[in-house]
Amino acid sequence: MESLGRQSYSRKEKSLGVLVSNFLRLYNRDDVDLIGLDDAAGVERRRIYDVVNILESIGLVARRGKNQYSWRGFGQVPPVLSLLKEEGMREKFGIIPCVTNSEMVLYDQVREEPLKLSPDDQENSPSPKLDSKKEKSLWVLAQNFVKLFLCSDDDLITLDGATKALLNVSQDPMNMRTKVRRLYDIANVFSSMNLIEKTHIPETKKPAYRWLGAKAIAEARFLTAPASLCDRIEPKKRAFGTEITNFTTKRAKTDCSIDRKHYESQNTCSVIKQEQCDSKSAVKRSLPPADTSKKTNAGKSNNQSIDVLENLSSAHTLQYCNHVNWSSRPLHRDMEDMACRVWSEMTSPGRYYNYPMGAKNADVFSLQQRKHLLADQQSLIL
DNA sequence: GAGTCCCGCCAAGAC
DNA sequence: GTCTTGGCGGGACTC
Repeated sequence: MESLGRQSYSRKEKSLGVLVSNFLRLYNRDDVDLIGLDDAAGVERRRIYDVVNILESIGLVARRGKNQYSWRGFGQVPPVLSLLKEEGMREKFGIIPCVTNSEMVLYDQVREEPLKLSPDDQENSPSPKLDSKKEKSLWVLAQNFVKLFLCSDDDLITLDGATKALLNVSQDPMNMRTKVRRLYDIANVFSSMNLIEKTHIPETKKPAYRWLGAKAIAEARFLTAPASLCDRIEPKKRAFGTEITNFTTKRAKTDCSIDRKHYESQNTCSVIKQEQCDSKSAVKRSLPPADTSKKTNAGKSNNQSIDVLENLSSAHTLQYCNHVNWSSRPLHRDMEDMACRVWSEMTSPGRYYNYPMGAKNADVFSLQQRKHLLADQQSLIL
């Protein structure tokens, strides 16, 4: 029996990636609320802890108590990514946004303890040993890994690079090795969710990962009865608009070209280029006033916005510049940024520091300009 | 041989 | 004391 088992055994069958796929197949449904780890543990239980920790880091599940997690769904991922990006930018560039109570509530919903302890908090912490453990946790490491993608202009990130970025250079090689192992775990989970994809650095052929983000979320939500799921798990968004009665995901997907044309006719503030257009001609993005009454409507279609963004992003490439610098990035990255910002603004009006990509200092933007840009972004999503 | 990552030990915390 | 959780690193497996 043992030799037979050994013959048919394959490591890949027990990989974290396969486990996550099974996990999502089992729970990515609109009728799932509670997840019992005992039920989920079709494989070795230790691995379940790895999976839920990583999924929890992006808000897909939330711990309710011993052996119990709640399924939050892919609808909760964009706002969590928004918060992670915000925190990552703050750490990277020293931008200090004002975090509202509602956002802290969101943090608390995602995790019962805060994302990361500030130095002051650490000083006052009752248990330095516990803090040290938290800092090393897969959950924190996964969040920091995501931040690297969200806050980097590089399209590809190697695990080596990520390890160095997430660790002090002074740390010993053994520690590095351990951390790389964990990053492999995290990368495998995110890969199996299509949140990232594995590829290679063209020049060096070294393995690297590319962030897919909104695309994976849109697909995951679209494939799993998004309307009812979103209604249940995103009550906050409802507060900013009335009931959606004339907007479906299907319509959003098929009508995106119409939406785009409508947008282009209504707004001169951003221009979307079609692929067949001359890709070398950059389009300058300016900031005229837009119809701010659309802000309320943006709240209505928030649930569908990701799908719309995905369609737009897969169909178009955007080149633009702002008054700070010129840049060129895949459109889906811009769309993702916009979705995150709009979501933030809708949940906490006025608090988000909207500024063009590439601007490293929020001060270059006046409040009025930010309002215009926000209206611009919301119009584009609509 | 380097890269990848499964496996399970065992410490810490929860109950 | 038992159970749950999860950091950690050995070493098997893959390329």
